[in-house]
Amino acid sequence: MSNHPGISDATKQRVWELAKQLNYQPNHLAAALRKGRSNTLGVVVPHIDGHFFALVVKGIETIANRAGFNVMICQSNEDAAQEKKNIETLLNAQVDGILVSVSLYTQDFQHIEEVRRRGIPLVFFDRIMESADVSAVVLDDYQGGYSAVQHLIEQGCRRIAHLGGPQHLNICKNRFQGYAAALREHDLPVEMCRVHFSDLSILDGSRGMEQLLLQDPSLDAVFSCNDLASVGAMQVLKRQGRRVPHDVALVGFSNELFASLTEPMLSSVDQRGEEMGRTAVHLLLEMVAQGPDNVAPRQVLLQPELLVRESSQLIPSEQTL
Amino acid sequence: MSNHPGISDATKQRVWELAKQLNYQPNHLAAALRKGRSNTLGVVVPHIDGHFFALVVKGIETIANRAGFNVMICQSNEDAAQEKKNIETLLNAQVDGILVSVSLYTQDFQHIEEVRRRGIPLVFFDRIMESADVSAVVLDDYQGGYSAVQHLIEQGCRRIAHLGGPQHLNICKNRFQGYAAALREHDLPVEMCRVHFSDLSILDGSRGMEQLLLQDPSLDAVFSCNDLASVGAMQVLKRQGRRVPHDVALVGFSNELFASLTEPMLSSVDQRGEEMGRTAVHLLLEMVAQGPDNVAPRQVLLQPELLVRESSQLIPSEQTL
DNA sequence: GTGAAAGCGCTAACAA
DNA sequence: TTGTTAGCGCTTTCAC
Repeated sequence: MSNHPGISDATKQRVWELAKQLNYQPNHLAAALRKGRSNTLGVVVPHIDGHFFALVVKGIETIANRAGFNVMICQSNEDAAQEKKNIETLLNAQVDGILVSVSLYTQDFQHIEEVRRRGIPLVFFDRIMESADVSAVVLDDYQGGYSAVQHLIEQGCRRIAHLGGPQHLNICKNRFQGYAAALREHDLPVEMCRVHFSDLSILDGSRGMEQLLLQDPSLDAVFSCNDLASVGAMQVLKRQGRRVPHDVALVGFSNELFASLTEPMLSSVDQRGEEMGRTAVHLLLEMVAQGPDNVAPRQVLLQPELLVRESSQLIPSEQTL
Repeated sequence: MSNHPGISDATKQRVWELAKQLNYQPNHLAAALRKGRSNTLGVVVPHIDGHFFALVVKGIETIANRAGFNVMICQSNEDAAQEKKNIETLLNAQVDGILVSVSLYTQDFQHIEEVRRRGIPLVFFDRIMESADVSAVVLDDYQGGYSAVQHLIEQGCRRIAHLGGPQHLNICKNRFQGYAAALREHDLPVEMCRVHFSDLSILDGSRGMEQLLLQDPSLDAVFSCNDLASVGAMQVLKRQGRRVPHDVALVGFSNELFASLTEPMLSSVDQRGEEMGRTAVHLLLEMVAQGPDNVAPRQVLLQPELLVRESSQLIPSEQTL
């Protein structure tokens, strides 16, 4: 028995000593079986390359370990079928709760329903299943898009294009809507010839940029739904001899590590990865402790941070002056 | 009982149906307890941002899952104390085997000894504890350093500097030795004024570059132990008005994602991350299956691949012609 | 304050 | 081929 009130200190001492002597190693598996909980949390992410999800995972691990929970991480590799398998794996491992960020292509949510049917606590983060009764931690992507575009307008840009992602994904949809709202707010038209949707790889970014330039050669800025596509766009702009930011200003999203390594350095919206991870675990642990049905589903909205770098700096900032 | 030879198909069928009807969910925890194995593998990596370790983890997950094993990933964040904690966590979770890549600062290996004392199969990858009797999968870092420098020599460089990492780490030591060997092989002197050791962050790279230029303003190439430091070096070179590669050629190590995003694009040595992960799991699973004492420790050496990009291309390659 | 016993859900061994 | 049983190592309960 480890540390129970109502046991004399003398006996405790004796037990401790004997344990050390026999080199006793507690079997947590047996404890887990008996108590009906494994003290393990499962995480499903689209991938862990890229700065953002790595940060989220770091935040998750920190808090979970501190609370005495282990973490099992699975990557869906942006594949819906793999994501389903991951969920099964985690259920098999008898995890006490699951954190999910869905893949680009997840449209069917049966595997998610299965989790809830079994009564396993579940919290979404970043890329969520949009439904009233789930717990989730997300960035205010709408606000992120809005402030990025507002910033571009303040820099004097007027014909602002958008490289967008799959619109069934909450994050891409909201960023696009933030973009549109900012334009409207400043009495600028939202022209669909200035919007291009893709899966946002580097290649998608360059192709998208080429197409946008064909459709409107006069555009003076691009707000991209992620940094990868921004880089592709930047390459095309340079190739065509357009200066960034003077001819075309550029703002990305995610604040990847390489954003400060491009030339010019890429402005981007930071997604608060570590904080998102920490918050999501807190929500989940609460559900684990209280039982999933005793906690009302909650949505937490994190505020993004626009990081202005060279790719969108047209007017010297006050700080620089 | 699930799928045992020596049971009539009819009974199997009946059992299956009843199981479905009662919505039976096997408890793998109980099975693990009974069988004395958890079907879980533990992994300790320094971090998972950065392309290399993300690839390794991906390789590990793929093979492990295919073999019916779960994977628990822990990050040491390059901290020896955290690494020790990670190992304890994994032992507590009753993992069947452990994969480790040690942190930059790990000098004391007691936690590793504890693992072996308990008879838990253990395989190192990339950054290893150098000792005859452990299993490990590593890159041929010596060869990587050698071919990078040979390539620079072939491009006409003669005063080649080195940005090196902590020499107690096998990878850094071997890359440096490969560098030195290539120079010697071509009758070029190994001058310590052209070598700078650090922890290889971007900042370390820039500071190191500044110092190297002070010590020998005539140097015409740099081989860096990683890509991060290369980028720092590149920034300094540009700031000082030296053209890359014409004045100073540059080769990094790791083939990070951003290597093809810098300007000029950074030549780098690829570390075969995914293959390393896959190989390491194979070794580990073998030990798990046979028992750790029934398998002789084995070291696997993977061959690196030099990727020549703009930062070191002085003579047009045949392909380009 | 302490010891004994039951049982978490499964598998392996053995009896029928 | 099938049914029964013991026990993995722990926690919880209850009697002492």
